[in-house]
Amino acid sequence: MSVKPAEGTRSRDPEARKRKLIDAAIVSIGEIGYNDVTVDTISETAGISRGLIGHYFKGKDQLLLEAVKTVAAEIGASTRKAVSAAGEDAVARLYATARASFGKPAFTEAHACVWAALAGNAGWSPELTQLYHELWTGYREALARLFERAAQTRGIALDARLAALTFTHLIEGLWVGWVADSTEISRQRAESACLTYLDAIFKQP
Amino acid sequence: MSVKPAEGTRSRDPEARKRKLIDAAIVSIGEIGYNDVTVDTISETAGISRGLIGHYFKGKDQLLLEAVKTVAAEIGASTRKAVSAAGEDAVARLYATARASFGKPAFTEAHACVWAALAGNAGWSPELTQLYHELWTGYREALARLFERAAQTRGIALDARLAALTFTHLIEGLWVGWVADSTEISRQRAESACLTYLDAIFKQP
Amino acid sequence: MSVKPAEGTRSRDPEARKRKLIDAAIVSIGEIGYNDVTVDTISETAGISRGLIGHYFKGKDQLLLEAVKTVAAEIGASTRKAVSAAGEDAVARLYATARASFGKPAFTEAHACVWAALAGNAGWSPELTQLYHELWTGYREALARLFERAAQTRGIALDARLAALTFTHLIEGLWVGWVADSTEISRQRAESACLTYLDAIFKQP
Amino acid sequence: MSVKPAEGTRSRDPEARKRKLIDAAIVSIGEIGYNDVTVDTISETAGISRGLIGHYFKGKDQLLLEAVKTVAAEIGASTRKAVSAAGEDAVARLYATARASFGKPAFTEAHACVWAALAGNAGWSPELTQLYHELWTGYREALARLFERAAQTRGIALDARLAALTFTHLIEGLWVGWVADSTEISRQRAESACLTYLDAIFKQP
DNA sequence: AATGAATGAGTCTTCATTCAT
DNA sequence: AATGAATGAAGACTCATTCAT
Repeated sequence: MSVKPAEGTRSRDPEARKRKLIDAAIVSIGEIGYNDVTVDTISETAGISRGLIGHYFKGKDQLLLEAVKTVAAEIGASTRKAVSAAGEDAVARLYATARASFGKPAFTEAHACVWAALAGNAGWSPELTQLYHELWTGYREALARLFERAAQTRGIALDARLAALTFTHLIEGLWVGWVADSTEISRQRAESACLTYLDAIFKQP
Repeated sequence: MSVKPAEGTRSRDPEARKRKLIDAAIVSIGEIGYNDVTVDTISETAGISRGLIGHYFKGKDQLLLEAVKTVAAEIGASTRKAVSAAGEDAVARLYATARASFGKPAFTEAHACVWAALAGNAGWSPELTQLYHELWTGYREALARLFERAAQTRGIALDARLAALTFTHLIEGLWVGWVADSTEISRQRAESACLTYLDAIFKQP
Repeated sequence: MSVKPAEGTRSRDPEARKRKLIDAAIVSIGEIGYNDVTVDTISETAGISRGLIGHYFKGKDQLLLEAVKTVAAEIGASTRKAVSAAGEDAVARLYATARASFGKPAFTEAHACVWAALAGNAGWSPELTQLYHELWTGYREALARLFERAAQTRGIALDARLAALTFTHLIEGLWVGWVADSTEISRQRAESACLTYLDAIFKQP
Repeated sequence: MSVKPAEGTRSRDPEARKRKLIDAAIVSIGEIGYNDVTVDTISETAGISRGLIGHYFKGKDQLLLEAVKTVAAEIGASTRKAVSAAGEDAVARLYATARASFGKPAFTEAHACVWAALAGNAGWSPELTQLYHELWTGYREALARLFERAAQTRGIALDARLAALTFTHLIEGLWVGWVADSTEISRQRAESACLTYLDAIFKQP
């Protein structure tokens, strides 16, 4: 009772506490699904009492939204990092994006699950719709610029915006498919699918 | 009270009544989402009393499953029809598939919504997982054969199974994206995205 | 299990069921107070399951409102009846009103409790405020007309509307006082207080 | 941080802090009602942290009780003051009582609200019942003595205790009515009602 | 066969109180 | 002494299912 490091610590760090709840929400979404998550599940997973959720968030819905936002931010950050590491060549950057979209360890199963949950529920929730829209829109525009540059570099005729749309939803379809049925799609296969799409465009003789 | 010939609802045909409930379920899923559908919503939409659902189905879950199966069957049927009409050429068939996947009137918004609901929930429901698996697996194999034949015809080197996987999940990603945020993706754009994917593979100079 | 008359009857009469819930609400308000009543209390008192309250009423609040309305209607009815029986003389009718306001069996303790609950909560609930206003307004106007006629009959100068206001709130004050502290105020004393008020006005030598 | 002379809130005077909490409770009762007051409401209104309520009072209930007592004491004090100023004549003192019962500035709306809250809840709370009883009893006895003397002075036959009971509950009924529906009863009308009651008794020709 | 009344389990939220700092 | 984070009990509501008619 004296040397106990955590447990009962009544962490004085509100941000750490919030983060713990968000992490628990992410894990819970991955394990039992966005729609079956309960505040009890989350609080038990977090090792935090039920009532504290109301302390830090407006309610269960807001917590879940924060969880999704957090996941999206992490996906974005890890992808950007990988893209930066690929250098300046636009095609190289696109390949790096494809690899990062399914690459360990930055991109976890939990990430895919939460995204699938977002995609699968956005159609019926204004908040999720907006979030989904904002997230993809920014990403898509960045990709469109990459495709544009890549096409110019390689001297290929290309509708860059359409290519970006195709690319993003191919990624999304693979994420969703992976979450829905992991026997058919693996991290490896998904990456291959994405890469062959780029191959089809850029590896023309 | 006894000679009433046809009150419309008082259908004596159990199958017609089941179908009415299934249709109501499909509509309800499209309108308020798979997870927010209630038996009351469905029975009101169908104009059938709440309690009757228990007579025809084991419960709400089974009704929803039937609804998803029905939608999948309709999608499959309309797609097959379009493909048959495209003649024998494998490439033509693939293009027909792409067009049918987003083509009116066979492919309705309700269809996309239900599929998005299936994809977005399959990860956390054994029944949906299995259904999802069966549906895609058969479809994917047929597409793989088409890609195989198409590659041979055109003299292209191609991992047919990977192409089929890519193709199906591009379609799925576009469906899901369309349902999640219809401001960005339209029927037209989705179709274009799909077609340009095929273009990238087959329209090489 | 076969001759049981009620209990498990699953009464097919919705109105009777609603009334049973309203009665239970009235009793519960009397016993544990308007603000401490729970849906469990009411449903247990009524011998009806918790969930049925949502079936018949929009929620707990509406049920309580209905209970208050019912009590008000009963008070009004029994008072009107007593007044009618007093004949045509306005003064006699006023005395009858005073007596009816505290007279058994029409006017029960539960009635007083519910009214006290209404009066004590109306200030902070729009719904109760409006109900309270409507109830007293009609009653006060009728009394004002009586005071008017009585003053004319007896040749007394009187602000009839002020007298009606005084009279109604004297009654209310006595009800509230009786509910709040029954050791000091009895049905008998309350009636006497009301009657001496009328005496002071009309029994002038 | 140490020499800060008077930050306003950082009052080192426990009594001042208790008083601040009590005042906040009074205000809160007036604004949102006795039963809807929360410790958060009070502490925010007082500008004092939530947890401190437990330091100064046994709990929320005791704080509310103190608030009611404080209000009662203030009402008593201001009334006694007004009565004293009315001289020795018993009738004059009664009229002064009536006026003081609705007179600015001593008698505020918050006072009426708290009293209405007391009256409307006393029936279901032993603590409030007792407080209510003690408060009215002493007051009623003083009034009874006044009525007694007034009757003797004016040579009127009068049940002084009954008159006092009538008087007190007329006042209470007007308070409660004012709080419950201020559109019908104003300070002015309430006072008039009280005064005409005294008129009816004492202004006999 | 068909209805909708009835049930009760499950969930979110509110809130008074406690307690580590 | 003072704070506000943390807890958990309690209550209202929703809803799938059951069942008497």
